[in-house]
Amino acid sequence: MSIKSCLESLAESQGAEVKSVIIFFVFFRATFRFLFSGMEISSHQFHLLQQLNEQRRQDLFCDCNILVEGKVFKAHRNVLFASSGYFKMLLSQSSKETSQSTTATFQAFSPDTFTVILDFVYSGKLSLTGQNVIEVMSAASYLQMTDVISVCKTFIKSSLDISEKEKDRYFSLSDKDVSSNGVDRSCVYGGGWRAESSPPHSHSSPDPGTCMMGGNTWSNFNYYPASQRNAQQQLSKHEQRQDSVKKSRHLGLQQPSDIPHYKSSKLEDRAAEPAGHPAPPEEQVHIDTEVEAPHVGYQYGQGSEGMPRGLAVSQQEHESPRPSGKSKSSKADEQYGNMPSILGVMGNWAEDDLARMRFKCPFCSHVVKRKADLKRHLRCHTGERPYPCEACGKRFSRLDHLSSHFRTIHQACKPICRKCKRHVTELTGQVVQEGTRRYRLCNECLAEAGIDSIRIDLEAEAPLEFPQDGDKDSRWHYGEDNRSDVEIVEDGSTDLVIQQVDDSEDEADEKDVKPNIR
DNA sequence: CTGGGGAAGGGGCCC
DNA sequence: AGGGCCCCTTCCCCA
Repeated sequence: MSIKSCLESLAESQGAEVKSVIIFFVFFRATFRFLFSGMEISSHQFHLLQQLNEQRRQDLFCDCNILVEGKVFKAHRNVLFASSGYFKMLLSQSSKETSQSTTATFQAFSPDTFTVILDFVYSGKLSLTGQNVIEVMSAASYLQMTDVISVCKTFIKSSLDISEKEKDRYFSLSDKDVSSNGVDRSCVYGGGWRAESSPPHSHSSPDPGTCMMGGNTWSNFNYYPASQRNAQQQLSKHEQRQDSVKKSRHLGLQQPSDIPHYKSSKLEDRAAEPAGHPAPPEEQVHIDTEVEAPHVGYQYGQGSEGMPRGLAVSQQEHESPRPSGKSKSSKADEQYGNMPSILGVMGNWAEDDLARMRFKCPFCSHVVKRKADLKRHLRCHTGERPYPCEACGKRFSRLDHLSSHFRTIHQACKPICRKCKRHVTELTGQVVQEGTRRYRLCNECLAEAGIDSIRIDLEAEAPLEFPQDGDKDSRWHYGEDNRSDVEIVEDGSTDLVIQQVDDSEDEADEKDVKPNIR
């Protein structure tokens, strides 16, 4: 928040007496700038905000009480007005009605979250952690603080990026230096002060080249691991990838590490144009690298001390390539575990209003009834795909999509001949396996294709199986002892026709049985 | 160019 | 709250 915008907001929200002070200030500021030939004392803005923050701490001149889940926060209307579109709307109404102190009540977020928000308002520093980022973003969305939202989005994206990057590293490198690259994921995003005279970033008027602290820019932001790409690189890489993804769509060639970026454009697109709240370009968001003391609830696993959240998750996967339990789905849980309800309650809303309230997506205008649905919906923005198909490597955002994919592609559940589309039974048709793909062909089409000559005993070539409950992370076992609940219904050991191919050569496979496979 | 079909993906909702 | 099912839309490929 710049002094200029702050003063403008003050003038807007307060009466003539404040205006006179502002006029004096503006005059003083202009004179000062004149005397120093355009120079500006950059620390003044900082000191002014510091003073306001000090006043807040000492409960001096606080004229607004914010009640969050029973905890009372004191603040200055002027500051809130200037910082939040929500408070702007609220206070502009209440200020007309009364000059007494205003009280606002929230149940939309926790006191801890509001502390982060309020600290940002009064200091320009946003203390984000992997644990609080979603809730802070939701709160900022509710309070219409778009610059906070965009920083949160950046934080989440970088979180996912690091996670995926480290996953790549796991598959390609030894994990010996994973922890050495780690840095504390909790950090402070500063929307602070810069020496130049251009006004700092404001929620109502995003200003390119602002929101900076410590002189660190996004591009040289050393908060990332050295391998971390910046937002621009992601975008261009994503654009390059689009074609390859399209080409490989039916070939099962998508690589796990690619998938999150596949959807990232959606996030960027939407982030670039939230309705009524233009977000600043990500490359213009400058992030402070100073690291605060560890935040509550932000803990790293053993051996991953000081490691980013995503790294910590990856590290766990490293230690246990087939982790039991829910590590993959719990990754999403960790990401969204703190999802607040968006049931913002303001003042005297009626009970039936509350009943009609829904969970609103902070990225788009989509509203859902259930928190779980919002959690699921958010993955389409973040691009997170925690459910990999271990048969072909394709990743999915939802388990049911993965199941559907597996049944369709890797099991031959449909009793329909892939070639002639006729209904086939165990007697009239057979299952053909081609790489990791399975489908059915009727006996006639089999004869035409001439691939029934390659009969392989199922005892030697066990079918792909969907994992059982309780072992969700070790999906896709190739013929292990226990059959899963999802049986390949008609996979009699005598009627499975398998074309023996190397799974890694799906592309070549396409040519082999081209009439049936796209 | 167009229509059909397969696969993916998103939302609603039930269990 | 998560899993799973159903329905729908979109995208892509092919005839």
